Amino acid sequence: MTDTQRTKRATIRDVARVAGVHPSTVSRALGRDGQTIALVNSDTRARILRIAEELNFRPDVAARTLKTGQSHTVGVLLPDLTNPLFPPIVRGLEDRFAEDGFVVLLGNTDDDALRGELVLEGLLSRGVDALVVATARRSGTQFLELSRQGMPIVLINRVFDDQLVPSVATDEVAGIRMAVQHVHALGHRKILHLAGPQDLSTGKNRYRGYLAEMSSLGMQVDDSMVCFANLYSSEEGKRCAEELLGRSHDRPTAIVAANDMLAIGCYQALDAIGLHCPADVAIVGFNDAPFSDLLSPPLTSIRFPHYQVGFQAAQLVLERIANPSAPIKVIFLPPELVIRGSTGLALSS
Amino acid sequence: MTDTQRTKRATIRDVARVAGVHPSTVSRALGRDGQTIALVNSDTRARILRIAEELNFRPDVAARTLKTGQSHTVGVLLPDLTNPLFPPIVRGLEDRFAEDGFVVLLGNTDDDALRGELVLEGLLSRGVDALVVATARRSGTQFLELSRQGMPIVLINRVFDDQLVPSVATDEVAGIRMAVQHVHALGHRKILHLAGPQDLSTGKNRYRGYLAEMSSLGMQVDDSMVCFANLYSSEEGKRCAEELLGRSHDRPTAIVAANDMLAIGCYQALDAIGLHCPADVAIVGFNDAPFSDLLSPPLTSIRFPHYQVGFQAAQLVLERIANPSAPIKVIFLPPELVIRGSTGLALSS
DNA sequence: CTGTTAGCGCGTTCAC
DNA sequence: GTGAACGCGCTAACAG
Repeated sequence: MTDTQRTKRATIRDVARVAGVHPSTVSRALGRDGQTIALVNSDTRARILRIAEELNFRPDVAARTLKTGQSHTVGVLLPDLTNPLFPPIVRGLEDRFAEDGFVVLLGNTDDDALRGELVLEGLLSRGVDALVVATARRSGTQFLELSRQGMPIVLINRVFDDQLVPSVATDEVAGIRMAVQHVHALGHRKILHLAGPQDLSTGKNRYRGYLAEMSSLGMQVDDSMVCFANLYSSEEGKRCAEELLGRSHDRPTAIVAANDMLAIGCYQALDAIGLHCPADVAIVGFNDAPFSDLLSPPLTSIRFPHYQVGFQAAQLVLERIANPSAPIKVIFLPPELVIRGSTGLALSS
Repeated sequence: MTDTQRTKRATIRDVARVAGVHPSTVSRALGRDGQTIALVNSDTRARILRIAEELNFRPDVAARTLKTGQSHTVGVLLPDLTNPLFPPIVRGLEDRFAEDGFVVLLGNTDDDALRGELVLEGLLSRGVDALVVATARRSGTQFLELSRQGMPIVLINRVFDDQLVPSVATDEVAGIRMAVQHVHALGHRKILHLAGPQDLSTGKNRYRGYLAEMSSLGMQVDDSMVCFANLYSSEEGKRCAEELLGRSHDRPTAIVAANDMLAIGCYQALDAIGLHCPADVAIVGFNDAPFSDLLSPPLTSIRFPHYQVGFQAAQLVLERIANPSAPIKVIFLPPELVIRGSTGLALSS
């Protein structure tokens, strides 16, 4: 008994004793408010609520979970919270979930299979009521299995090839098309693409979007007009931009990068050979990172409603918890073109 | 009974039945591994572990929590996950906690009293074993009360004035002193401070650090050498920098800003009047935001080990859970000076 | 070393 | 409308 006495919170029984009623009456009085009109006399109900308040009573979620099988907790799997993409998404998730009294359990997987497995175990044994999955590289078979067993799962920014799963994603293709369209409207005709890693879905989608929009605009694309970065880094961006700029004799007038970091690499490459943006080459980034408007020139970029992605994903989760057999929804959120100095000039030619 | 059947996980009793032993034996076999040498026969233990594995058994944390009073869950209160300061801290917390099988429950308060209260309630009713508090503006009396009731609490980047509480903070004063010392060593003698909001502890501490280091270096400071921003924004930075640059007839050679955003404002102010950094004025930022090395010139700044702050805070929490009466620790983590182009030149004079 | 018993706090029967 | 009893899954106490 040397155990340190933790805060003794009032239990449902303490309330019952003070109110002079049976514990189960208290339980009913506190049960989901708008439920049925009167499971309990409204006078005694009022008294119970008052006493509960006075005693600072809080239902024990663990006990409730054990009894009902609902933890009011949702697991969120993501590669790395430190990736600036995720904090707004998580905020959106939390805000929506909070409205319904749900809470988020975060798991960082680092895109590591072993760690992912461990984290998933941890979430599962905590009895999460649903899963939000934003990890990119995993095969997903385990999630399909869980889903089949009745666990509501919502995907973020990914889809399974072989099965329809509820998901919320940004419309990357639409985004890159807006970018290409934008510079095209400014008069640019030699529009190159600094593509991202093709083993990432983002890199692949944005590349496809570039091809699609160029084709829609009736413009030819050949291999010399695209360079593939192996990473989303400014160094890789610089390397690729230098390659693009050095390849052909007629210089590009615009480069659409698959990512803001790559766009920064373009800035550096232009700098290195004495060219200027936007006077010589217009640059468009992708993601609208927080620093995009701080660059010189400020970077035109494609902004995604990340907070909304989280919010909508939470919405989907709640819907599926409420009605597991509801039709599966796949939501694509449209991006927004943010025009800044890096595409500041209309071409005179 | 139309209720959707959730994944029926194997219970400790299922394992017991298959293994032909009593449930409590299974419980013991699965109990903290390195505990005592042999609470259970190692053969049967091995068999139980094997069967548990086969049955895909996961302990039900809710049940364990109900029984033991320990949820293996820690609540983390912060103003806004979207503030880039926090993701690395949260990562640090999660990584350390994960080592001991603890999990983090996040609560965003938005520095709003009401919301903070609600979030705290939510965490408490989920039976968090401890609290990590990184909210800035709240009075803290409720936390002191909780602490008095035996709830382990660790503060991040703040201290209570009136009572000693375990905490982990960055040494802001040391940081700003390094900044001042750095430009002083480069030969600068007219060193100004673009201070942050003085109603924030960060702004106050950094201002104090500036004064302290200037004094240590034997340099006079008068009011014209400091301008106080009302916000940490580049606009405010620009406004203050313009004021500083316009005030006296002998121009400053260096400005130490209380924050990277303010430093960016300095860039813009210099730009506007045709001066150059670092040739005309050296600039030092504070925080080493992710974009600092992307600016032109790249910004010299003070980097804080945010991840370590989280990691150490988790460490402190675990220590206090293990031994609540252990002496209170207050940890200050030292910053690091990151030298870049914005202070690239030694002064010739 | 292992089986037995009891109960953590709550919600849900089923009687009255 | 309310009281009584039971059990969710697990672990701590006590036997044997």
